[in-house]
Amino acid sequence: MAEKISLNKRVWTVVKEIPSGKVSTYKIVAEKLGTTAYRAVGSALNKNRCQEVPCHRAVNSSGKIGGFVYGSKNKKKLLQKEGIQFDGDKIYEFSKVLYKFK
DNA sequence: GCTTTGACTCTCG
DNA sequence: TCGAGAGCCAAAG
Repeated sequence: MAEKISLNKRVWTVVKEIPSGKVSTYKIVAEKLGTTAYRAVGSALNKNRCQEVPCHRAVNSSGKIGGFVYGSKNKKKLLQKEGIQFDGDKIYEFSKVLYKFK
């Protein structure tokens, strides 16, 4: 069926599929959407202000937070409460908490 | 309708 | 191994 919704809305759907204690990267999300616009994914979330989307579970491929509306520090603590471990400014065991949307 | 910006990624040095 | 620069796609102005 034809999805008339914008790409950003597709991002929410994918990001919202991420369970607690797991994270995903913009690249994977973009690939799941069938596009290579990695930047568009992040930008879409930012422009939508993460209304109902756990945008804090979306990080870059480096395992870093990048920048969020809540603040990188605040989110780091938030993710830690979710069960995500951090190594400095990066996610610890990133591959293990990486959700591939199977 | 065209131009600029952007929460990124990849390759080269 | 770490750092800097160029590139690609989409949305907003």
